[in-house]
Amino acid sequence: MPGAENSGWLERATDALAAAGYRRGGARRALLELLDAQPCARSAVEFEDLLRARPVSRASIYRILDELEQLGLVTRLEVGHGTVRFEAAREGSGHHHHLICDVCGTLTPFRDEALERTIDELAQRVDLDVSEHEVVLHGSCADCAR
Amino acid sequence: MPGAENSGWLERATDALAAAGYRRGGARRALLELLDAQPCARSAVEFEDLLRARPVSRASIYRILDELEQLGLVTRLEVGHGTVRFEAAREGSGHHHHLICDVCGTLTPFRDEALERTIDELAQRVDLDVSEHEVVLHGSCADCAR
DNA sequence: GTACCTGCAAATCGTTTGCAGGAAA
DNA sequence: TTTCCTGCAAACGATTTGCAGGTAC
Repeated sequence: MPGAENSGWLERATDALAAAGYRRGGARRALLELLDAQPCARSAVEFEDLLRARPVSRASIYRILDELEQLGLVTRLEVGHGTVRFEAAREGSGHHHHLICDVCGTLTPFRDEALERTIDELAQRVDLDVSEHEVVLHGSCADCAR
Repeated sequence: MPGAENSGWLERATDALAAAGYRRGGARRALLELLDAQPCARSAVEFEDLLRARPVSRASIYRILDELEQLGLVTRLEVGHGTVRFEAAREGSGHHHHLICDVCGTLTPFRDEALERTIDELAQRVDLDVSEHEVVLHGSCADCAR
């Protein structure tokens, strides 16, 4: 899923943070850029690892991810066993859901228009003011065929 | 969602455990019955609490839930922050998904035929041998209206 | 009697928090 | 200079594991 979906998330996030009164800091900027470059959700530990070039302490990673989540800029995905993953909350064509192989743990993003339509309709019928939704399909991937 | 969906989960689980060679133990039976009686997912701590009448150590609760998950008898739901919840994996009319209020944390089950149909179709198009799926709608409930 | 099932307590591990120095405004 | 941002290390809390005694078969 390359290309167009990178339509300005980094910029939107930067603006939103500025508007919310946050200052610019090296750690935050590094993490924002890394988030923007990811194709799918990653754990805090993975982020720390990917940030070797410009080390950022894990505490900061968690703090920053938390701020971003509060502002609706990142989505929290709890799927693995025990670890939480985060990803940039993109709109339109960047919006996706996940396939997870319960054998090897690989996480793969996918999009489906019919699914989105069904969920949007459902969201209106339901007794909750829906702000977000999440779909995960579990199973075994081609490599781990049963 | 009362009634018919309790169609034999307890029995099915008991049989599957026997077939898998597990012996009967007091802790396991107590937890199985409790699982069968729950309308929705609960955490290990909640189970421990609900089992006051016939105390079961938390370690056993985790171990038993793990066995049951391996056998596909319980479903793991990671939604709260940090805690995992489990529920009996029921079939047919017992199958459901969840609404979660991000303000108060209340978890509510719901069913939707159109959603199931859409997901079943989707599951066939996707590059994964799908065994299970999970949908969560986030938002704020009536009591916590924005 | 043997192998499994449990409880207890200790060990893990992801995540959070307190605090002090450094940087942005 | 004031307030926010970070890193470090300690604290937390959910889950897991080792071990010893009890129990199903």
